[in-house]
Amino acid sequence: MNIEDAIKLLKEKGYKATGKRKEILVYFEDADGYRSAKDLIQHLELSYEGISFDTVYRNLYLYNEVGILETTELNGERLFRMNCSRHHHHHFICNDCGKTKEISVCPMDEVHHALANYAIEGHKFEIYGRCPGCQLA
Amino acid sequence: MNIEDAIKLLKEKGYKATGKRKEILVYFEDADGYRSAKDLIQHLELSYEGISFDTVYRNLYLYNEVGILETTELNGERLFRMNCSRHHHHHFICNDCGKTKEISVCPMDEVHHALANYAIEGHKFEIYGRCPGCQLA
DNA sequence: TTACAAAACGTAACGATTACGGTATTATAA
DNA sequence: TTATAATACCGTAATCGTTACGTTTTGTAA
Repeated sequence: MNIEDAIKLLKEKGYKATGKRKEILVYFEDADGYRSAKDLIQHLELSYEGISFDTVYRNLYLYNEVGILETTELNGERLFRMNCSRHHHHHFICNDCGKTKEISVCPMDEVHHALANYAIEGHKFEIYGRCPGCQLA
Repeated sequence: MNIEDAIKLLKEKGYKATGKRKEILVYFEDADGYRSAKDLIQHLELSYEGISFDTVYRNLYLYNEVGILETTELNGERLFRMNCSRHHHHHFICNDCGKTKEISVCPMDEVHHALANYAIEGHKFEIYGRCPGCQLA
């Protein structure tokens, strides 16, 4: 998902593309990994002093709803990143910088037969550690 | 992990086996799945009216430290269950009742070569849905 | 049984998130 | 371009789960 597509998607669904909303897209495009609501607020404060929690959380939730962002939960915090869902995949997540790397392996194929009478509604597979860049520091 | 082993483990490590601590073990033995701190507090209130958050959270944390309980995070809440770590495994978790089923599949073998220069510190693989019992209701 | 370290109490503080009523901004079409 | 209605935003308070604190109580081993 790039910024242009995201804005197009917003307008298609009848949402307005405001300055703040565009800035949020720029932030996540540059981030290239998971970021928290707090991270985003700190960034937006630079351009929009006194920005409201309501605005930030509402837009994060909206972006997740329409598929612009994807989300995970880590250490009691919800994290967000640009959605890159052309195909199903999972992520390595760097514990230091939040950057992610796509993993194409998905174990669900092997799992289905082990859960014959179970209704599967979702799954989560994530790998945590340090990316090459953060190991140098 | 059963109650006897847990109490033995506690004493080995120099911790006291108090009435509340034993009751917590009984609760998780019966639960047979993930439970939240709030669930546990509600249960303990029956026998110990006015029990402190501090007591509950401290003991959950302690039990996790010494390996009596294992833990995961779901919908902004930390969940706990009896540790059954004879061998490495993952879980199906029922969205209704919290009960778990062991899954022996672990995708990490296939992942290592895809993350050659990454320092892997942990991973999470969970499947969510409804167990056979909860599909009937 | 006594001493003392550990555990628990009661409660306040915390961080992340959600909620609200009022105001401002935006997209669209006349 | 302006009017209008829908949407977005503000400022702030409330909520939820969790953590922290000083004091009191309890379990255990000498």
